[in-house]
Amino acid sequence: MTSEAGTSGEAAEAYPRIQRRTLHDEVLERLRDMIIEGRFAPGQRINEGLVGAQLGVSRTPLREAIKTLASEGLVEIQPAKGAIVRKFTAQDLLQILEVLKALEQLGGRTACAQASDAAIAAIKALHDAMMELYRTRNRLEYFKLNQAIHSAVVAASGNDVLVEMHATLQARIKRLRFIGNEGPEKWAGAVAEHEEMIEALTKRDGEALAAAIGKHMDSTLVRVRGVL
Amino acid sequence: MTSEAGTSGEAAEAYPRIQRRTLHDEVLERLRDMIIEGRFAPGQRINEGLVGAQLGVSRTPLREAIKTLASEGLVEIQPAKGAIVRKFTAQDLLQILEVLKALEQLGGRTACAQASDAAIAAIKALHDAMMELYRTRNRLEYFKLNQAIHSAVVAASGNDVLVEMHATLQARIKRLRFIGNEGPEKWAGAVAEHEEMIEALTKRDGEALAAAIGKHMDSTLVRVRGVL
DNA sequence: AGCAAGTATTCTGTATGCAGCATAATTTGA
DNA sequence: TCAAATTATGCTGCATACAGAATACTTGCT
Repeated sequence: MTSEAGTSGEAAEAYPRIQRRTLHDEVLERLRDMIIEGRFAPGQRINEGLVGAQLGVSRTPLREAIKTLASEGLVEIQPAKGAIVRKFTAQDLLQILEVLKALEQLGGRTACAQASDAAIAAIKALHDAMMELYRTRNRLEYFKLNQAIHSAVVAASGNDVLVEMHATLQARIKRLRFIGNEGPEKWAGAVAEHEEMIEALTKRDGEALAAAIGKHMDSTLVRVRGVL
Repeated sequence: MTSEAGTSGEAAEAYPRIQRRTLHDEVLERLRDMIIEGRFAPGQRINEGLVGAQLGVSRTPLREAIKTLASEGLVEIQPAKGAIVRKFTAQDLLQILEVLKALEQLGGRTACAQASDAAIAAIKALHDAMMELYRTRNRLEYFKLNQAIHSAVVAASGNDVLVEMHATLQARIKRLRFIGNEGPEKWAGAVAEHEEMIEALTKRDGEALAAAIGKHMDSTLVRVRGVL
């Protein structure tokens, strides 16, 4: 119908921004961030009354948000006992990274084939900025940009479903990954793998990118495994 | 009362599975089935009061279930307007099948490498039963078993996260797939592809299975595309 | 003192009530 | 007759209230 297909995935910006955010949405985002940031310890129970008062909302939207978090796999609901922040075992981590690897490889291959030059250049820019943060040892910002790059590669595929699945899984282990890159040699290793990924992407070599992503995810598993 | 302090840390596995189901869960399942079966037409609005009365539950658990369905991608929530059953465009379908392909390929590869002989034999049994249903042209039962086989292959990988993601995506297009196999030649094609998959699986040839799954999913796209 | 049983409290699960927004219907003006 | 504005209705979003279950605590008994 409309020919808005300049860069794939830009359709959302064309729409008049929906400003009506429901409380449920607001709470959901806040809670998710709090869990990822570790303000709720894994295994900890979420007291509806308490958290609701803390956020200044009633229990209703809070409960709805918790149900959504459960469906995302960040919390676990035990009937008549409440919700607890999900604890991840080493096996969970392995399984998540396995799927994440497959998703990112698909994203990478598709991005090499279909992404615009501008999109790839933007990712390269992110990478360069990240390398600068690595030189200055700004670990938190580095990590954020790192995540952003992974997401950007997947987003460059133009596959919204893929983006959604990837985001869901990434959220589950975001915290672990952050902790996992502690130690200079681990960090250096991760950086080297990223270099390889970006090189493959700029060459639009899908197979090479998939291979690099695979290596990176396998290494991530090794790096992160210790924190469990 | 219980002596759970024996093995510290492993307590989670020792718990007997609590089967108590909340109303929210019950409603969620019913609603999901209703949408997949097409009892709610795509684009149709879900009237909380009406559906609640229909199911015999109050609006509260119903609302929570709807939020979960939204997070699964089966419905869309428009603030202050309610929830509508999601409509899938041809592009959505393409994207979903793309991801589904990657997931099933991963599942297939892993299953070839790790599944027990018994698990593979069980899948083969499912396949044989399905072939019998094909001969007798029992389309509905054939379809159910077809879905079950796909799920079983993924499940045989032993990766729970993969199973979960796969189930979520499969639910979104289950209905389309059912309609898509109409017409004898399409059906025959799908059957042939399944034969190929099972053969690769019994040989534990991961690459062959992945290739067969890829072909099957690509064909599925072609078969289903017409119904949109 | 230690254990068990009963009680009390706290929290979840569900229902109901109220306010605001969106849409539909109706009326009035040109 | 048609269009625009205003009213009216119905539904969603949120909060509060109530019932049942689970846990913590207290008290009595061995």
